[in-house]
Amino acid sequence: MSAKKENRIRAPRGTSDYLPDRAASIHRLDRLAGEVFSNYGYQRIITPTFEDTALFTRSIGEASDIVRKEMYTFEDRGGRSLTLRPEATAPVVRAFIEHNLGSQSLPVKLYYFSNMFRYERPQAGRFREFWQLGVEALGSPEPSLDAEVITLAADFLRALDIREGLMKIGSMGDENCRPQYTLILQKYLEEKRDSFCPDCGERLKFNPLRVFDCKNSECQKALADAPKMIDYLCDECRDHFDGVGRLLKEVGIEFSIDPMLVRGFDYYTRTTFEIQSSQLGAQNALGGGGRYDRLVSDYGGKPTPAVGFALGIERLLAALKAEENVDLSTPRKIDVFLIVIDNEHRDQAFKLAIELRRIGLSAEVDYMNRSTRSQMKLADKMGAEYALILGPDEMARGEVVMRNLSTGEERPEKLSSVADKLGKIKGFE
RNA sequence: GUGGUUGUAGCUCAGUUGGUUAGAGCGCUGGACUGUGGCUCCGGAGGCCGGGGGUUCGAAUCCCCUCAGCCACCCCA
Repeated sequence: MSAKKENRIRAPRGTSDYLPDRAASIHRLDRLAGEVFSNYGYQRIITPTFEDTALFTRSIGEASDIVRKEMYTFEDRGGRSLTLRPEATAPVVRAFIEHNLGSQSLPVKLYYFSNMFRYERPQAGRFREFWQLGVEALGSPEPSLDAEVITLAADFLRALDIREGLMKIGSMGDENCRPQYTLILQKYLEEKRDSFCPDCGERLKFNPLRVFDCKNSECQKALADAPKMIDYLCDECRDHFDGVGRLLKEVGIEFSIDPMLVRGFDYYTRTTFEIQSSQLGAQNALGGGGRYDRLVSDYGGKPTPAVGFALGIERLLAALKAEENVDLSTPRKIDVFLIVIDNEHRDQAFKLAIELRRIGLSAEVDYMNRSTRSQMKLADKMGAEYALILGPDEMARGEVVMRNLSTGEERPEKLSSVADKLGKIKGFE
């Protein structure tokens, strides 16, 4: 019967089955997000699971690891190169342009809750298929929009009762100040090259900002005196950055300015932020995001400044579990369990169960020909509030026994009206 | 892609220096209680010891390969 283990097909590496408990937790996160986000005026958007490969190669950056080696890219039967989405900002921007959403009143505020795919070596908090919850607000360059998005992220964590999240904020500058700064940084790094690890030697050639991300303690030491983007912002970027910080203070968001904060995607401009948790392990970012004022126009849309973020669902769940503040699990509870004593009443039990379900009650029956005793045990295990016992004597009189399983009280009820009666007790009609 | 570490029942894990029919707890299931749950007690099912190859009279145990989990690098949510 059971297939030999060697032939058994398993879930692909880095993916997992989310069994009922975990699936329910994810569903609850999804619903809670819907509530919090809609208070902030964000509407849900669902984009395709796969996109034209070029969409990602252009936005994320040709040099990034995601594009170079982590994309699930395939050719379909029509010869198109497609890629399972590794992130959602590019698809949302694509949809924004494709459907001309910029013609609506701005900003357009969208959120998503969807699965992403990256071909990476699995690790704590890192999987090949994973879920992200995120928002994109398109159409305004105002610092208040940055502050809103950051506050939304913080408020959502607060709603979850995640307390260990540290909000870090930085700025990448814009096309006026970043290129100059990059040269200055590069020069500094070249001069101190000997103080850095070989990896950083590579980084400083094509992506010098990445050096700030290095975990090598020698590198970190050498970086202490390095020039920081924050100190080289042009006046406009400086004002913008200060504005974001000021607004966050106004609404009581705790944050720290991190001059070393670097984010992975090429498209970021000005504000970047990341929420880190001490509960997580090496992959410690619960989420992150930033402003991307150039992305829409880079794709051929009307110049549209925008800002967004994404949270990692599996990481939120891991943090919740580690903090033990909130229990997302929902123990199974049903309203009624129908107990059949004589097999000839099975059909009536089936009909009654359907009737109860149709008026809004959760009802269960035994499908395994269990003894009365075992059915009672099952009813108890399922957390049933009532048991309806279809005994032959009562059935002969057109009655069933209704037993309250928490008090043990029981009394006969008319078979024809017991569903209505239970419906009323439970507040249905 | 690189490195470390671990694979024994659905789950968590024991398994002595290689030695007969591979164990426990939980879970599942049946019964003690012939029509009534939670507690307790007794029974049962469920494993080619991740897979393949090798050493040996004999391998869950030793060796090699491979796959997978976990952790870290890299990178990122």
